[in-house]
Order: sequence, then C-alpha cells, then structure tokens
Amino acid sequence: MVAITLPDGSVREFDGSVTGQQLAESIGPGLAKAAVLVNVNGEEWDLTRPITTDTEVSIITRDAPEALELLRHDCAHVLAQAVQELFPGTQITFGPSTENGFYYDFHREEPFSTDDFDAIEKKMKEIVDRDDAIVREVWDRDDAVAYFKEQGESFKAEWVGELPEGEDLTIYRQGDNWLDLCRGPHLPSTGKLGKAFKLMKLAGAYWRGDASNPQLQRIYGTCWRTEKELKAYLTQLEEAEKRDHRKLGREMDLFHMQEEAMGSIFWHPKGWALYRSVEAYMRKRLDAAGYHEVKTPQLVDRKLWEASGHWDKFRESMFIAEVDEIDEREQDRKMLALKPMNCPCHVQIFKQGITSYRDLPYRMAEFGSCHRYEPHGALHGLMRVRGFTQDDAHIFCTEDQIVSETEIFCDLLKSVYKDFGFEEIMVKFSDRPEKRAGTDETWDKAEKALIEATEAAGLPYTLNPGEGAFYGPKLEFVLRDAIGRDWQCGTLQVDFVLPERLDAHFVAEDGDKHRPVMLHRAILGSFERFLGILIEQFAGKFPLWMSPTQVTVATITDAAQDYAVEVADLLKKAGLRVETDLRNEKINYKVREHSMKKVPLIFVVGGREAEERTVAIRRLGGKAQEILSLDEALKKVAEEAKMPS
RNA sequence: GCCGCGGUAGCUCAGGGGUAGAGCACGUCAUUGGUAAUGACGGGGCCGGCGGUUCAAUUCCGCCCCGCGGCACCA
Repeated sequence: MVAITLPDGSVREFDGSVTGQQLAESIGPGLAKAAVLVNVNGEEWDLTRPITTDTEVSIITRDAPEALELLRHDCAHVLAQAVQELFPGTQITFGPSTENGFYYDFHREEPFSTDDFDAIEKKMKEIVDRDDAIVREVWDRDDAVAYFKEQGESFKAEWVGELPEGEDLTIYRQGDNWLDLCRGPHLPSTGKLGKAFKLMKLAGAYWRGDASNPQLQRIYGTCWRTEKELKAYLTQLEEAEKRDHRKLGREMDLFHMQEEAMGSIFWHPKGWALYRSVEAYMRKRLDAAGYHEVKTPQLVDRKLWEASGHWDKFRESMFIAEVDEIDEREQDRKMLALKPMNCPCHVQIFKQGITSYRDLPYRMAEFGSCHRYEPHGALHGLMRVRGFTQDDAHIFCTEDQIVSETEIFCDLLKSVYKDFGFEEIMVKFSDRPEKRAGTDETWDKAEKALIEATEAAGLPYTLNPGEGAFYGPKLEFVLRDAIGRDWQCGTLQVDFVLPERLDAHFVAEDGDKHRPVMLHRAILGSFERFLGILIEQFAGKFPLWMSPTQVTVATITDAAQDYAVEVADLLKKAGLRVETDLRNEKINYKVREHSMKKVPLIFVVGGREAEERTVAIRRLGGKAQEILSLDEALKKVAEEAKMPS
C-alpha cells in the first residue's frame, strides 16, 4: 500500500505504487487530461514515474507556471528530434528552456538557414501529431557513453563521460528510437505539447560556452500554452521593436553613428538637449548629496596605468596613443592611453591634499569620458559603445564608513531611479572570488558591511557567489523598465587594492598614515546607455522636463505669426526649449507632424488667440485643448517643466 | 573576435544578366486653414567596396567593409 497526501490534506491509498497519471485519473477525468507533471515531495516528476512510498503529491496542470517551463523544454526536444529526422548526421548537444521559449544547440558541418525553419516546424508538428510516448529510462553511465558513441554523438558522449562514474542517469526515449540524456521531467507524450511554438532565430554558440571550443549552431524558438499566448508574445515583440532606441534615435533626430567613429555617438541638437537635461539633473542631485565634481585628463601616460594594474589586465581593450618621443625607461616610443576608467585619476586628486581623516568620507564625482576598445561584435547602438561617459564617483572613506556610505548611496540611487520612472529595483550582491586581493578579515568586514547597508536601504537582493571584483565585493543594481525588461545600471564596489597600488593615504586621529577605502559607484552607469534605456522606457515620449523640444508654437494662419514669435520668445525666456512652426500648412498637418515627433506640448495660435492674447494648449496623446491666457500658460508650463529635485 | 542573415534614394522596402522602382521625406507653385496627412509639379541613386565570370554585372562567384540577431567579452 502507498498513501498519497494531496494538497487539500486528503489521503488516497493505492496498491503497491501509483503514477501521477493514475493518481490524477482517480481524482477526475478533467484533471487527468490537464495534468502535465506531479510534484512529489517538492521534486518535479514525470506523470508516468511510479510513486512507491507514502508521500505528499500535488498535480501540476497545463496552466501552472511550472508547466510552461516544461512545455518549452519538451519543445526543445521535439525540435532536436525533428532536426535529426530531417538532417541525418546532425549531432545533438543541449536544449534548455529560456525566458520566453527554448533553444537547442546542434553540431552540423553545413550551416542551417532560417529558410529551413518552415520544414523543421512542419516536422515538429508532425511529431506532435504522432503523439510519441516519452519514456523515462534509467541507464548506467558507461552504457550511455557507449550508446552515444555508437550513434556518432560525440558531444553527448563527452558530456555523459564526465558525469560521476557508477551514477545512474536518466535517458528519455521519445518515440521508438530517439533518445536524449536529460534530467527531465517531461510530458508523457509529444501530443501534449500542442502547437503554439515558433522558431525564431539562428545563431552561433560555443560548446560549453567557451570561445576556444567548437562552435555549434543554436536554433531559438518560442513556445506557449496556447496560440493566443503565442500571438500575444509576438505582438509584444513588435511593440519592443517600435521602441528600439536606434530606430527612435533616427526618427526623432537624436543621434547617429557612422563607420569612421565606430562605437561613438554623434549627438544631434535634439539628442544633446536630452543628454544635457539628464546631466543637469544628475549634477544637481550629486551636488546636493555632497559630491565634489572634478574633471580629469583623457590621455594619461602608460606609467599610471601600469601602476594601477590596468596596463597588465586590459591593455588589449585600451586605445593607445603613441607619440614621437622616447620613453626614458622603456627606450621605446612614449605611449599614452585614453582613459578606460576614472579611478586612477581620482586617486591623483586625492593625493594632492586630502590628507586628514577630517576630510573623509570624500565623495569625488566626474562625468568621466572614457574609451574602451570593445570587441567589434559587442557594439550595440547606445547600449554598448566604445566612447562613453560614466556618472562616476569615488568615495574615499574609512572601513568604518562603508556601511553608512553604502546606505546613503542606495537611497540616492533609489530616488534617482524613481525620478526616471523606474520603481522596481533589484540588487545583485557579488562576494569574494577565488582569485582576490586583501585578507579574509577585510573581506569579511566589507561583505558584511555591504549586506547590512543593502538591507538597511530596503532593497531586495540576490546572491551572486564568487562574482565580486578581485579588489572587493560589489553590488549591482538592476532596474525593470516599462515593458518588463531588466537593465543593470548602477554599481557599488568596495576597493582595498587601488589605494594601496597608487599609494593613497590620510592621517588618522592617531596621527599615523592610513589607507582609505575606495567605493567605486555609478547610478546611471553610462549616459549613453542610460539614455538608450530612457528612450525605450518612454518610447520617445519623454517627461516634459527632459524632452528635447518642450513646446512647439504652431500658427493657424499667417496673421498669427508675430504673436506666435512673441509667445515663443517668452517661453524661451522662461527657460523652455521651444520651436515655432510658422509654415503655410493646415493646422491638422502641423498637429500630426509635431505629435509624431513626440513634442509634449503644442501651443496652437490663430487669429482668435492673437486677438485675446491666449494660447490653445494641446498635449501629446490627448485630444482636448486647453485655452489659457498667455501669462497663465507661461507660469503653468514653466512649473511643469521643472526637473525633479 | 566567432556563427547565421542582410546592405538598392534621407527613411521603409520592391525588383532583377541589357535606360533603376514605390510610399514617406525633400523642393517649387497654388491654397490662409481651427487640432493627427490640401493639391499639382519636380529634384534625388557609383544598387556597400574591390576583384572575377560575361559581349554586357546592381543582379552570378570570391574576398573585404559595415549593419542586424546571437555567442564569447564587458575593469
């Protein structure tokens, strides 16, 4: 007898053993049909796997969140089977589920093409129609290695061969003779998968994620419970595409890029206005938070980079300038590098006279223009560039000040993100890596301080074990945008190493020289990337305070021209970014054009307004007009356009 | 850097071994209007670059460059 306890507390008894499927059938035919998995004592099991001991079991149906992951994983297997049926000789490797679907990595001499997708999808649907049974089998490791070798599956054989000896592993048999090593669980048969899937992309991927390994061909797909969900997802992708900052950047005339300056941005007047708003806002916040803004050199001799350790570690990704002069030490041409970071330069300023413990914590900020020679394939619009500006700052403090400084920083960061409309913030905490500098005691102290401060700031965090920088633990701040995508922007890193390497010190209360700790921190990360995120966050419809053009004054007839110019001048005097549209066009045409350019406010002026000294305000996205006297309008708009503080 | 796909007018894209196409944008003229497209006419192209095949290449082939999607990288 085996006694199964269900989530409602009821107990059902069976002779000998029972499978999840049988259990579901015993409860009702509807449940039996909807069931895809069982949760046995917290573990996900196949429906067909016999349960032999008394235990707690819940049945997972197709609409549960866990089911979606299962469907996607199964879909990856069906893809693999379809590909092998269509393209014999193709080797299978791995195929997990992903956030919106799945992928499978294949090895095949000939490249796949997206033109093959139709045929593969057709074959996949055929496999679903065949409703092949999916059977879990437990194999001996060596038998599995032998099997995959015999099948010519060298990648799979390599992987299985590295599993611990003597350990049983699970093989899933899909149909009569298609096998894959897999932890499972899986659906009982391919028919349960349904057909709400679609192959999306083709890409290269390295075997085991290592660039020195052979490259595999990865096929990406998306998979959902129903056709309706699939369609909704595809629509959402189209939405995201419409917000693409590269597309909006062109349409709204914000910036462009070109070959001659790959990875660097040409900011156009509109884009630069946007940039300047964000910069002015940040400057105001940093000033208020007690930061001292500085500006340090772009080009710095290699000597400093050697001292900081960058020359050793990052020489390949630094832009080097050689000059026609001999370096006295190297007997070689003198070399300077465009700074890839600001920290070594900030230490130089620190060393020029911040000598007392009374000066600490010292918060040194710079909108630091940096250059890194990023790999060609990594470049991506504003998001990954070679020339960028960090909202960088370094806080020089004592170890005792780490907690309070972190806490103050977290509050500032939260408040800044909120002003940009990001309310959902997550933190990743990365602790000591294998290879590190500094003593264990110092690490203990730093890690404890960081955790403590994060908790005090009320931010939820996840652990990222072993992912800290070699010089100290770090926090990474991730924000979620309007359409649910996550972006890592802010960071705070504790550094014991650089002050040492560059010999920074202060005089403490005891009269002795001490090393300061450096906290590297950024809120936006880089202006370029953050602006890219903002463009997508707002889909180009920026809040009034940062909008490139805040008001367009548009005339209805030529008779209102003088008045329109007067209105625009007054708006400019009130500190607004204003344009006029005096063209000989119909007001419909003008309204449409400025609306499409995403100008937040259109002031429409015709004969009536000129006569009465009023303006008709039309807000972006709205249909109503608001008629105000010129004085009222100026006051109101100037107030609305104030940046948050 | 690696894999796959692309590159035709300012933008979006069609075409295809023999004078290069559309829509939008742009310009000129007419129209002076009341809140998301007034009409007519017009100018625009080394069909990414270099080589090859061919009587003839934007079209076919090779190499390179750039873009896009991933992978790897991201102090």
